[in-house]
Amino acid sequence: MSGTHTDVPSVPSVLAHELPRPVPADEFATCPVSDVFRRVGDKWSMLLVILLGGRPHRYNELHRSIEGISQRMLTRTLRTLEADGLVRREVHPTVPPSVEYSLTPLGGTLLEPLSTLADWAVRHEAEINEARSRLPPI
Amino acid sequence: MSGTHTDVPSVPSVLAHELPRPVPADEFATCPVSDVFRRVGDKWSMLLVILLGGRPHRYNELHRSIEGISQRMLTRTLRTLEADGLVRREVHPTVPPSVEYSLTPLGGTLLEPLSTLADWAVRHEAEINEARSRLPPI
DNA sequence: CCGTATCCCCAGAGATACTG
DNA sequence: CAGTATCTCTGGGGATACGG
Repeated sequence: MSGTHTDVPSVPSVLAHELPRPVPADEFATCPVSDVFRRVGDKWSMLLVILLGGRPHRYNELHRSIEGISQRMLTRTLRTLEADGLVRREVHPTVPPSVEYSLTPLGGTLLEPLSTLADWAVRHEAEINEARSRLPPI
Repeated sequence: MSGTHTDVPSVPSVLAHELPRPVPADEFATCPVSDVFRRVGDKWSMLLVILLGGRPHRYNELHRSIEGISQRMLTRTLRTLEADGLVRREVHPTVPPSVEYSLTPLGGTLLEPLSTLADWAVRHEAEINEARSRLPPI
């Protein structure tokens, strides 16, 4: 394996496990886990992955599908996903030009862990909202 | 069910599914899924959940365990997690005072989807780095 | 149709100092 | 020990206009 990373063991082991040393901020910054976590948290990336998981889309199709995204952020996010090998960009030299975006096989494998997390969110939405209503706002 | 949310269907259905209408930005903002996704992406929350998933910790213990976190962000993050019902804060009125933080049962259920995602990150780290090295930097 | 190029704003996050 | 209180800065992200 290459770099060190913050240990996120599978559930049984996480309960029996203790991190031995302080988690260094620098390692965490380049840790593949926190790297992916940050991407999951950014505003548009996972929404695009989900949309493209349904079927390939053209640029303006994505722009219309996601209300509120700017062209700047749509392009930037797609390029980042492409650079990470999650999204494929195909230019068809027609007139007018058409560009199709789709998930790569790697991108496709992300759908499953993503829906696991999304399932959790939906299943526990009520509990979270209840907790929020109990404690006074921060 | 309460609010609408961006559909993140389980894997088989995501491939057969198409979002019918533009995803409204406002709905997405209050969507439980994107809500959790944002928390996953924030800098310290999930690291704290993972640490507390191992065992309960006291405040300064967490502060020492996570190199680079400021007192301000440690407190703020813990309070947010507490407000969401993921973390429990117990004050023991000793001298000097001691405060223990632990995962709630709800917080514990988050460990599994979290490690699913972390597993994905570790497993595909090499592919991502390879993709990044192929494409010229953005 | 598919983007770049600029400018601008503000919330997330760090540094530092102080307190019950 | 376990926090507040300020100040500050950075970069994520929006608006707008223009270009191949």
